[in-house]
Amino acid sequence: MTQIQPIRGMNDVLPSEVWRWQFLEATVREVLASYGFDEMRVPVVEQTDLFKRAIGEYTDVVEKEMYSFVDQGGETLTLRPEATAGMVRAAISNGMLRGARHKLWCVGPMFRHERPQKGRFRQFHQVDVEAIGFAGPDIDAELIALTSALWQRLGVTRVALQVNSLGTAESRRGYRELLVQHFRAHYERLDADSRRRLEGNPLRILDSKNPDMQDIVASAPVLTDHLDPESRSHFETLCAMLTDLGIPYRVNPRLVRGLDYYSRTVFEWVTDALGSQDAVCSGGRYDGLIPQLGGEPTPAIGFAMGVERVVALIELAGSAPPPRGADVYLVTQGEAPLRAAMRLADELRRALPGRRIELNLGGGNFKAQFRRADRSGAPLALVLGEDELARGVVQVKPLREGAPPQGEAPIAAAAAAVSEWLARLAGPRGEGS
RNA sequence: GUGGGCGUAGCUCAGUGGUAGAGCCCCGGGUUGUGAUCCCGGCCGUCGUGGGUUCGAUCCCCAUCGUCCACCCCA
Repeated sequence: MTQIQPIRGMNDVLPSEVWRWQFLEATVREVLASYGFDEMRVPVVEQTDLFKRAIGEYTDVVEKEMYSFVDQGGETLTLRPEATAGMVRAAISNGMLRGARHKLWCVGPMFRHERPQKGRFRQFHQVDVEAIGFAGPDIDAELIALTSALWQRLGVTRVALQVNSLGTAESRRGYRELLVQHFRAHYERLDADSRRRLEGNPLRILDSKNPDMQDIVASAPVLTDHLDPESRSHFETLCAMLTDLGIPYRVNPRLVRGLDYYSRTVFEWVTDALGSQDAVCSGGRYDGLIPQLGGEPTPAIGFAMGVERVVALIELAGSAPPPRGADVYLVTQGEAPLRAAMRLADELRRALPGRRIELNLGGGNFKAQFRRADRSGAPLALVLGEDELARGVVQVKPLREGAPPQGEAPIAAAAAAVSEWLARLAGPRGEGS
């Protein structure tokens, strides 16, 4: 029988690493709540047209990276490649606009059919945050402040903030023409990628990593010099607020996002610790998107954070509190003691909420059971054999170094005894609860 | 989609043109009932898959799949 293969680029998160995810999720939940954001849950599948209209027909994501299929009813559906489109669709579908303001977030899997590499997967996870109904720039600043607070709480340090303004759709159109003129003048020196982009998305040429292109790129007109006056003052206010908040940033005039819906403020947190996939969290304002999806015109801004990438940074920093092992491990021998230990374990779990009580299952001699007890991380083992059962007691054996010698407690008073022992063992090191 | 590296035990990896090893893990013993150290023993392999060269291939060649990294793009 040949084994079933996992899907390329779709990873299992094993117990040995899932605790870092839990640390991230718990921290995110707490920080977002402290800024007044509410969680919302939306489907992982939407009509394909939603993404085409939101992200843009001619983006890489839509052109070649979507997991699309026709369902049994004949509808063309797509596994979401990003979250904003679905969140906005949900706001519209549920009549949440009407001039109201919403601060929303969600977390979950996204899907893009790309070639996997370091920090890039076909199923990956994002924390997605959206502020709908705010024209900014105050909300822009608060959103960025929120991300900055997140890094602090997560213990992530190797990240740097870049900001830029794309202006309005109209002002960008004018700039785009200037840019095309500039690159056409140097057409023979453009590389193949850049020539292709000249038609589709000339702004992306500014992002080129090709060293031969750097002087052409450097001499190109700069987006921030061609902003409309309103976008300019919006951006200046944002920058001033970031300075007020003490958040270091760099204006990167070449920061262009890959999705069509952005306008004005865009930002990106990048890291030098993750190889070539350096974007850890990025987003921007999308004032034009909602009417495009059939909602009434409503300004909005959002960002997405790559969970796998941030988890990698958390691992590097060693900032997640390691998982706690067992508190108590019950060792038994013989059927009657096992059955008594089962009842005792249940009683301990009831009496000591939050404690991790493990009963040795699957037999094994004492040596094996103590080995398992040791590896469970428990500071305390309880031993219940024929002997003890007959006398109505359990042996209480501390397992960690420097511990007091083994003792004994009546089964009937085991919960109180365990509680006391655990407190005593934790005491000198100031641990426990 | 393009390019390069790598596929040998559950894990980390040695190795040779004559069909394979170590450490860890797991199990048992040394202590008829006391772990983490130590000692002894045991379990574990279609050498990724298919084809070719050869008397003989895990090793050489081709293809294929998987994986990693990079390009592209992005979180």
